[in-house]
Amino acid sequence: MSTEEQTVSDNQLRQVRIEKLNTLREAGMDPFRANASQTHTSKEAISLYQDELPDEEQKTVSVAGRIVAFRVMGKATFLKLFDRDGKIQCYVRRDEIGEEEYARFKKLDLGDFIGVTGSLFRTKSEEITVRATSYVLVTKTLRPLPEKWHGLSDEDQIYRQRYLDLIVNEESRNRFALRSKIIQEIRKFLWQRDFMEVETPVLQSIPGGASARPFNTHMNALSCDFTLRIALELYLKRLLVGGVERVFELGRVFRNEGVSRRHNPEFTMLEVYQAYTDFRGMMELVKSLILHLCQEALGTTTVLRYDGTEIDLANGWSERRYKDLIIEATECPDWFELSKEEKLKKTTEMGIEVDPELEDFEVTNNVFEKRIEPTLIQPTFVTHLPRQLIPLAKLSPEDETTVEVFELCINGQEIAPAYSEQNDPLAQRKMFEEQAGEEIQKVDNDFLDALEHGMPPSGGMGIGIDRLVILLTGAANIRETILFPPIRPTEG
RNA sequence: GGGUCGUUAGCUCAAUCGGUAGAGCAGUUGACUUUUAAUCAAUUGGUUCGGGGUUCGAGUCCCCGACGGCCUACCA
Repeated sequence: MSTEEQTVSDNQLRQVRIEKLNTLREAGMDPFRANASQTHTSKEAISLYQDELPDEEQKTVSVAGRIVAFRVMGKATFLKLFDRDGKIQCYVRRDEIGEEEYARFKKLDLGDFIGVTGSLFRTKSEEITVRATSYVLVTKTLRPLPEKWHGLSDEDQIYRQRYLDLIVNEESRNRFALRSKIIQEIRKFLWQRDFMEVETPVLQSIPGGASARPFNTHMNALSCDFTLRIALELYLKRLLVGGVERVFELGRVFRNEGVSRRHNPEFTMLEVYQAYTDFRGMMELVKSLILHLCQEALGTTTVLRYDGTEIDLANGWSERRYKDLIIEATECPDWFELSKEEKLKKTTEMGIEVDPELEDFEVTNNVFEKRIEPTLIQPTFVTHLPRQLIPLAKLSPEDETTVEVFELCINGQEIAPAYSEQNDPLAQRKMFEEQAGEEIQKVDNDFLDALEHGMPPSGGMGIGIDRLVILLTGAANIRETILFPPIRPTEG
């Protein structure tokens, strides 16, 4: 037992509870029982109450949970139990459970887990309550709960001790329940459309499908270095080659880059690939998917941003070309005829800082990321992006400087990119080699070999699940959607 | 990485110009058999994030460090 790091006061609170625990043991009781009876959850129990029946004929239930409120009023006590469905009030009277039991009962602490058996009734103030005929201590707690009214607000502690946040902050609890529901409904939606869910390697020797710095690790058995995957794309496309015509993976990817309100080094990605369709097919798919989530998980098609702005996910959709957006934002109709130097001059005039070493198309993309993306609050498909930005997509037949892709932007951030996937192995190889020339990046020859065996024409799409959850839950921050975000370890 | 703000009791927060570290909740003791942040009375609890400095005197001023928030940078 390590007590040395705790303060004196903390130890006192803890010591009192340890003494209570010892007293129970001496009386022959187990303060950490192996099981408890829970015939109904709080919500189920409350729904069983029947207004037309007198108290004597109401149902008997056994509920179990953590004590989150405890009001002793002499010979009777009201308490609130907290379980997975919510809270339920219980009423315990000395004359109903016995004098000796009641004396022990009064020594319970906030935070302890108990089971209560009794029948339902409605109190004077109309709250449906379990009138205890018996109770049992299930698990004794040694540490106090955070303050009952203000809860827990220290952000550091919320992340380090998320369990406390979940106990006392209902908003947080609901957000994670909704995240779970969203993921469940994504699977349902894709299963209904005959997609197969797969799992591909997290440990990869050549991280591909995106351009990001990877995390490095080492595999002893093969005695070689691996990286954690930065995208799912290249393995899922191998499956298209293998005849899996509809495939998706929902999994964690890792990028060894900055942390911000919108970025977390490990995040959850959905990638979907469908043969015999293109990016237009993906447009229909992603729109239907988001509407499905609205209906099945949210129960509404309008969501509120943390700042109160309304987003209309049913009727707000539009489609814009990348070039048109750039020309509008720069108020410069001949933007794409300008030299790089002229573009740099313009961006400086617009107050956008751009590294002059960047390529021409990157300067333009800075305008997109800094001046356009943040303004795309309502769902917008941005199409016809420059080919250099996306090496894994097919060229647009009508304008070969652009590719057949969209980036779906909602809430001022990119939610889902989708492509008509490049399946010309020679064009793909050329693109990779050009890239590898510029950056220190290895060409995934194994993937190119696969393409040479033939990949059917396909549409592919990716969704950053964490950002989708930010959108649908109105969270202010990506960390509000991640149960245990990375934090610096405390010393010792 | 840079800028900036912050760290006081288990939790939420005060503390005037540099002058005795406080409140509410939780805990402890007592009263109370329909309470709702129960109420009433009494009471315990502090390395003021750590280290150094200035000063008769530092939670408060200065320096260094740790941790965190926000902004920013990096990031297909």
